Amino acid sequence: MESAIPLDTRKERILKAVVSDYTATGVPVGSHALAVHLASWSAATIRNELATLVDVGYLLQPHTSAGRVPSDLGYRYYVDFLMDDVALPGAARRQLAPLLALMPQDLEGVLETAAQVLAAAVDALSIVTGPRTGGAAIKHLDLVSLDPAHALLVMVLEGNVVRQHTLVLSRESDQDELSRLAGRLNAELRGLDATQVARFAGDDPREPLLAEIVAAIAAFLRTFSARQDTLIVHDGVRNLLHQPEFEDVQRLEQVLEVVEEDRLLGELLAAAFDPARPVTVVIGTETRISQLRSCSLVLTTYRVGESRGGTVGVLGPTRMRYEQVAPRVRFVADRVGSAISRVMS
Amino acid sequence: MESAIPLDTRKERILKAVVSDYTATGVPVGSHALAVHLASWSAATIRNELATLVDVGYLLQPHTSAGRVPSDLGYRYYVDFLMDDVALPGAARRQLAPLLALMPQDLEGVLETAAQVLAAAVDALSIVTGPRTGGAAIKHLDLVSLDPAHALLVMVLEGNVVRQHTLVLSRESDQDELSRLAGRLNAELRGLDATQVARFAGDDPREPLLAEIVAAIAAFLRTFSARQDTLIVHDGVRNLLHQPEFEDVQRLEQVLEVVEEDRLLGELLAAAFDPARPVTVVIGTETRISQLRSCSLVLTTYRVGESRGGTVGVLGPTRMRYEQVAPRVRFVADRVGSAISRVMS
DNA sequence: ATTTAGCACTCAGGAATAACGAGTGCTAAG
DNA sequence: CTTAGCACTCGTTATTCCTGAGTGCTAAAT
Repeated sequence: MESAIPLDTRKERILKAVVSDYTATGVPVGSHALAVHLASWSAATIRNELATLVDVGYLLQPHTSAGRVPSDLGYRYYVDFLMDDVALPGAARRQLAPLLALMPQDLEGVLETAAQVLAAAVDALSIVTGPRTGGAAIKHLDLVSLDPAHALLVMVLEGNVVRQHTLVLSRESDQDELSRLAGRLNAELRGLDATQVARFAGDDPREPLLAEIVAAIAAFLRTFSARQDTLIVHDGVRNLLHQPEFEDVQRLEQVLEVVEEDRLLGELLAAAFDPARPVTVVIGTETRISQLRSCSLVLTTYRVGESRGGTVGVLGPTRMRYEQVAPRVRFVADRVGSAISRVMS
Repeated sequence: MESAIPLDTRKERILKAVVSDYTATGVPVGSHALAVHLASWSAATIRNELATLVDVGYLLQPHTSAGRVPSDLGYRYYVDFLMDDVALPGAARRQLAPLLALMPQDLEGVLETAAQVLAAAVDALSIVTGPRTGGAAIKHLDLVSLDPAHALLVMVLEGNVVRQHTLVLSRESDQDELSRLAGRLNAELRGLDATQVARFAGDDPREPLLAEIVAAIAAFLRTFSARQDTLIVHDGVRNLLHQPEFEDVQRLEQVLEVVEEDRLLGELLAAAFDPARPVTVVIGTETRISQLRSCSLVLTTYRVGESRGGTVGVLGPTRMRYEQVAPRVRFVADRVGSAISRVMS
């Protein structure tokens, strides 16, 4: 991408017109259509330019007597140098904002709502990941007696995620004792994460019940934070179905192989994301995943307070309205960031 | 389904053979193939029987010179009277059990794992819902201070379902005060449901904060108990793609319109499920949803302890191996039930 | 009375062919 | 260097024809 072959102004205008026409219609665009569109040069002149654009690899010709189509490299040039980054138009903002305003109060809910709204807004598949946590910390906990031998451990974690876990008690206990223990644990464990809780464990051998509960909390936090990092939701598979590039079902199946496998998807996002740019665009084969060779990703991250949160992105065919998708992804990411900040505060 | 037209043994054997052949191959089955398969009657005899089976509506003929295909009614007859309910074969059990053995320790994780495993096992789309919460009576509650103006209300409901809700406080407060209020509310509200909590509200005008919280609890309980099972996960969209009935992308798009809309999906499951049977099979138009007219559902519920939990189901084309899908759905449902019992107790 | 062989008929699907037209590359004139 | 003109290419679509699996019906066999 660094070694992009530079183009003169006319070639740039033509390339831009090809991209814009093709993303709009999905049909290879010919010299005549461009001549009308640009209204500056004749079809013949444009044909000459098109030929050289094919030579340098920015355009492709599906077959000898067809129009031209941008190559991955062509899209790359467009995204890097030609695309006007327009701000999100007011109309779109007015459409999105209310949907994102009434976010649920829990993490999963925020991610799912965001994914839904974004998928609908860009008519493609959306992907939203949870904030990368540096280990889930305990914010508050409570113990509820179920019967003398069992207690329910309720934990409020960083992010206002509430989780419960049933404890089998090694000796009988009642609500009064549990409440007392809960009070003590609240004082001791507040703000600690899995490893810190584990270190704290087994301090006081005279209180085996307490040690037992602490151990359970530590174990729970460990598995929880492992899962939290992989929290990843997607939505809008149906939107891909009416794109002509997925008329062939095989293509879509390959894409879903990646998307429905959360692990793969997570690796992809991690590998693809370039923190240097506000919005990262990964085009076609740049994904380095053969199943996605005809897809592009538009990615960004949201921030939770000071620190980096998770990823918000869109996956669609390479023939995508990048200049429209990018600001929408940014907008949703911002709202996700502030919604999660609110939830996690 | 009650008014099913009864068939003599020969017609039954033929219908069964048609279903079995067709579900296996996906190709309309002709009299000759059946003659070889059954080896009891000639093709001509079978042709006569096929004609009457078409007349009574159990079979369809795609066009005059094609073989026969089961109609929704035909599948219904097959499922109700002809299907051998084989237990899950040992091989399949050995394949599924280990995947379901190492379940995550949280509710969402269990549902997602189950959906993944089931989708792969039946090569179709799987749907799993969270446990339906019975009475929405309060068992225990807690208040966590987020900042002076906001508090997190954590409620343990009947059935040990834990829910949280963020409160905006009309005046500033801190954790000490909130803990005191929580203690008081615990004593007062234990065992009360939405209407009882509402009746209790506004008792003490000298404690506006308390009244406010009680009102919030009442409101929450109301919407909570009204709300259907909100937690719905599905997996295996990719499995539908290689079914020939979804070669036409339009079909799939219609199905996903329903499946990706959790609300619709929840209503569908609620409406379709017949608690009288261990496994409910809903075939084609029986779903009463036009988008699913060429799909079938195989549903069952799992139990959490004593009470009914949520639904586990499979959605696939009507041409489905019902006799294989049903035991797999049951098996997964059982494991989900015990996994959730372990998580929630 | 039921079952079966035989046979003419139907009709979707595939292969072969033809016409179409959008778009090209090249050439020669402006 | 640009542009009009023109012969040519080749994918797409429509048309036709053929094939064969499968049928319904009839008449003979059981």
